[in-house]
Amino acid sequence: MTSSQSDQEALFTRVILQIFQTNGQMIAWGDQFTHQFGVTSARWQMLGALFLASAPLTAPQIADRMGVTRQGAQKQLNLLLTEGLISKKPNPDHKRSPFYQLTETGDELYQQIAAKWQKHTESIGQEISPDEQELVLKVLKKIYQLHAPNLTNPTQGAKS
Amino acid sequence: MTSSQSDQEALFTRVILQIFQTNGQMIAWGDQFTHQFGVTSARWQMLGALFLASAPLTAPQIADRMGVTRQGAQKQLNLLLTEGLISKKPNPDHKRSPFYQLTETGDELYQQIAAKWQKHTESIGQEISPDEQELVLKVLKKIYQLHAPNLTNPTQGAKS
DNA sequence: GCACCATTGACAACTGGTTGCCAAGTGATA
DNA sequence: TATCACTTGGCAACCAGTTGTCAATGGTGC
Repeated sequence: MTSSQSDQEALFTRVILQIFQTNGQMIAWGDQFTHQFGVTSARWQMLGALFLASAPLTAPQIADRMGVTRQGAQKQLNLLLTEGLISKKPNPDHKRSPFYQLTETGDELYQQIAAKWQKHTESIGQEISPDEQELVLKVLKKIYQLHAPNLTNPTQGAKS
Repeated sequence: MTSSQSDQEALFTRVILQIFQTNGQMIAWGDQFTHQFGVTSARWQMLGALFLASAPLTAPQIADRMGVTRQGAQKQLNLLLTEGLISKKPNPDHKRSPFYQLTETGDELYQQIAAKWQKHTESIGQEISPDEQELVLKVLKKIYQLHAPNLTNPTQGAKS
């Protein structure tokens, strides 16, 4: 054990700080990327959630998919409504909680953005191999799970 | 080339979304982790920047190191001042821009947090290998660089 | 049918970040 | 020395998210 645990400490710390930095960079990049389409990163993600859904969704459902609170999702939904990119549709099962769906305008806009985004991802694919991407995905998921609030920390010895 | 580029697209998209998710998780975890010490994640990072600096720093210097704007850093610094965790020190070279340094209280607090953080990183080191961490670090840095605003996109042919 | 509890939307307050603007301090230069 | 550009702090406004509270809706059990 020549490599001490304090090396590990510095390494993992650097990984976390790099996640913060890259996250911030991607949000900034996304804001600029979507600016030409007249939306923000947050609205783009929201449109994506609706586009990819096979059926119209309620606000809490969208919030769940995006990993934000229902209030946070609602805020963006209300803004997208006023911008005419999405529309409400009555929910027969819940008078207070309508479905939301893309309007024709919203659908066209999202597809425009998606086309340009795909071009970008193709260029990234030439810089970072699928194997590397898969590994990053796996490790990030593990970090995520190791810090999930409802999970008993396995290192504290509470393995039942 | 059986694996088409649309596979790449989905893969990189998933990587980005996973960065967002893990980033959010780590901030939430950090807020809870630091709560017992009476600070937030943001203040903890700020204390760390001051602790690791060999000399006292001015607000813009701290902002640079943390990758935030000087106004953002200033906001936290002013709060840490009122909490007595840091103190101003006159800057002979700049009347308006004092140095900031940890108070004794701030230093003790940071070291307490650091000790507990190190325990945590050691436990993480048993779950994720150094090789994996190094690779994640490398790929995240690459993603960061590929989205740097001032950098000409290398995939557009500007490989010098 | 009514009481109770969970879900939902609206609203307010807060955190942590941003940008923009203004005034004061600093330094270079004509 | 006077001016001009840059840096810096302070303030306001904003974005995107959070929590908390309240009222209305929906479902369940008695």
